[in-house]
Amino acid sequence: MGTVTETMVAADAREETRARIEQAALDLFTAQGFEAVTIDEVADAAGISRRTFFRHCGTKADAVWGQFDGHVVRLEGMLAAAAADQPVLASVYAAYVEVNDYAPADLPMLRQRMRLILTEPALLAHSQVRYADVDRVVAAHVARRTGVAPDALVPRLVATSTRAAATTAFELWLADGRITLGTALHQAFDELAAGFPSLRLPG
Amino acid sequence: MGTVTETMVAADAREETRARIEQAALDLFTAQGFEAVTIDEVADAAGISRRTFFRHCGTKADAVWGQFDGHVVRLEGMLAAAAADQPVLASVYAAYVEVNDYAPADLPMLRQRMRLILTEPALLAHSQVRYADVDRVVAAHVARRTGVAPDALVPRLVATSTRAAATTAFELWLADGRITLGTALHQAFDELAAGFPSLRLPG
DNA sequence: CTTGCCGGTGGCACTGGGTGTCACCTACGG
DNA sequence: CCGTAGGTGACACCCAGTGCCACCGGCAAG
Repeated sequence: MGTVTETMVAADAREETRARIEQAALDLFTAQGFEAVTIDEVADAAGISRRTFFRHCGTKADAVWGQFDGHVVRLEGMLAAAAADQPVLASVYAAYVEVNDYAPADLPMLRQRMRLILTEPALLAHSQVRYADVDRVVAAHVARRTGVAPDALVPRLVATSTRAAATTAFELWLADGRITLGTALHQAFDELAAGFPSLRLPG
Repeated sequence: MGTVTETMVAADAREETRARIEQAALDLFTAQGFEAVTIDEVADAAGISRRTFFRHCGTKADAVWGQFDGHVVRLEGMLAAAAADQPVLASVYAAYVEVNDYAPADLPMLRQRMRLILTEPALLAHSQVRYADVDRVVAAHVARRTGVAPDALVPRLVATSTRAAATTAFELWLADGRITLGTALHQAFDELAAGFPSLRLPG
């Protein structure tokens, strides 16, 4: 089915196949749960063989994460291009906002992805591996700006805690439904950068 | 071999077997890498069957994590017992320090465990699942203190970023060798609580 | 038109983690 | 002496992931 006859370079066809696999996987995982769906079922739904699934996605989890590598690369580019006189935390915040500035049409699929990632234990576990790449990029940026080693305390801490802020913003956005992703990121980074001012209010 | 003939309640014997399995696993993983060692090899080294390994440890990763559940429970207890007039961040910091106050004799094994957890991708991934429990406990504490819902922004953010600070401290302690775990935790929490003051210095 | 290369594909066998089931054995109370 | 309960080992099974090979399509060179 779906013999894509349009003029299409190999890379495009490959991308299209991968997108079809990912969509089939997302739908099945959302409907039945990540663990309950086998690769054979995803492959069947996508109209390909089990072996081809692995060639395109590499891992069951990768079918959900999709092109996350691209996000990391873009994040790296934004940090490298940040104005030199901008405060470090502000540049990290701006990069996170920009890399997560999705078109409205992409939001439903993003919700689907993130709900799975934050809900399914196996995917949550896999996230740590992906986030490690993000942390390396951010830590390198902070290290460059502050003139210390990338594996020193402050670069590492800034990287992990800003990423914590970003994922917390995602959780909030996912759970609430009314709040914007940008708003959630703004609130989270404000709290973090100011040392949690709301904890100092009379509680 | 090793017929443990001493008077020993069932629970104690079970604990002793589990400790033997964990030690064998840690040694093999350290020597050859986590992925390169099969469960059969661990089971052989521990003098038990493959099936028994799973009955005691549940998962390959659990053999490395050991009794982490106990840490979470103790952390929860410390947070519940924290003085009511203590600032929230201070109580979280104190709980993290206390729960990680290991006896000097336990430090080598802790190093072995943490090096594996922070180095091996599969174990790093698994850590996210364990940390989720920690985050729930800390977020509940913050929520109780501030009078907001546990899934609101500030409790979640405090939980994830303090945990980020703790793991960063662990990384520092592991990499340096001279710095104390307590010192690393102190530095990380200081930076976090003050909103990263060292970033405001002329860089 | 034929030949040879090449990328995507499917099939197959294999490894390895994890689970369910059953039989056995051993310790313990009646 | 018997019955039970918990730990154990052996076996069969499922599923993710990998390596290998054979096939088929297009495409360029001869």
